[in-house]
Amino acid sequence: MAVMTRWLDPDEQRTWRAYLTASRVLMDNLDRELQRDAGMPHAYYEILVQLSEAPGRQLRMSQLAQAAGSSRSRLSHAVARLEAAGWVRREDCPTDRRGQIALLTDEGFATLAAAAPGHVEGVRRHLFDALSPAQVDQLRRISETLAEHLTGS
Amino acid sequence: MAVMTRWLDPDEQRTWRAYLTASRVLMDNLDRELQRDAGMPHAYYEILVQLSEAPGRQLRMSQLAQAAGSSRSRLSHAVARLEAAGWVRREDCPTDRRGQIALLTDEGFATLAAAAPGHVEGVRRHLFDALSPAQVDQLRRISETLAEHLTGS
DNA sequence: GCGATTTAGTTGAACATTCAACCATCCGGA
DNA sequence: TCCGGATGGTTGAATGTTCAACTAAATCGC
Repeated sequence: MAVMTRWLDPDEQRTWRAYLTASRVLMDNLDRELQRDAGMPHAYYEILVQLSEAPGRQLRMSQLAQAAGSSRSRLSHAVARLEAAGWVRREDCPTDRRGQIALLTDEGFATLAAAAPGHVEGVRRHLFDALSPAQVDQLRRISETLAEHLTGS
Repeated sequence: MAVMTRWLDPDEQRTWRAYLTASRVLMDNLDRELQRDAGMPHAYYEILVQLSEAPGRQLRMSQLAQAAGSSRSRLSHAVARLEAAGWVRREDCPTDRRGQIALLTDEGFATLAAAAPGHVEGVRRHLFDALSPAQVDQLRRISETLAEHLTGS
């Protein structure tokens, strides 16, 4: 017997469309600003942030991929570029000869420190300034629920 | 005088991180499923959807770009591919000789009709199934507020 | 009418991402 | 100890996206 599609009801439709538009434009704006001000896309910024917060400003490639929400392949390519830019360096892992350690250089840290204020300002301006405190709270709960739902399954 | 950065407070930090994770994983999942089941990325699916809902299943390139939330350049490249796949056709605009009209072919419509149930099922499974009705309502309001804020400025 | 500006759309190059294939090393068990 | 699978990571090719430059046609101002 054919399984019937559970189509979206009008409310869900509206929600999904609005969500698509909002998230697309939000990320487009942040990406464009970051590219203009710091010379890197948001995904690369995320990599530098994760490294900067790790102990010793270094992480195994796999852990970094996990932390930055990137595939291993994508991270390999990205780190190759970041290394060429002088912002990241790679070292062999002493305990696992397959492993590579990515580590944030001083230059990379300085670049990140220079880019952060503008980026945070952008996040505030584009996102938080538009929402009430209650809405920020709702968005947090929704996002946490969703993140759990999506990564837990 | 130097302008102080308005850093994010801990609640905002948490919200922003959770949002980034949730929206990234959500879109990654939908994109992967659509690529696997329909042979196209989500952005291309959006283009076909917009065309399918337009009167006569056709739109001027600019209007289509606007509707699908795409840059004009991106749309040009995308439509070139969709045309090669036989899903879209281009025609000259009769009232403006600079203009081009993109129109959904029957084959394109059939492909979309075949892909839609699976995709909607994915949206439901990944997004709506995890949220309470109240949360769906909150997400709608937040997204609409945000979309207005971002496109209005 | 006519030059200046704006609008519509395309193009190619540089860059980013995905996918599958691949090599090397590690680990578990007979 | 050695075999088979799992893990860590990279690579190249195909595909998408961005950016700036470009052509052509419409529109504005006079």
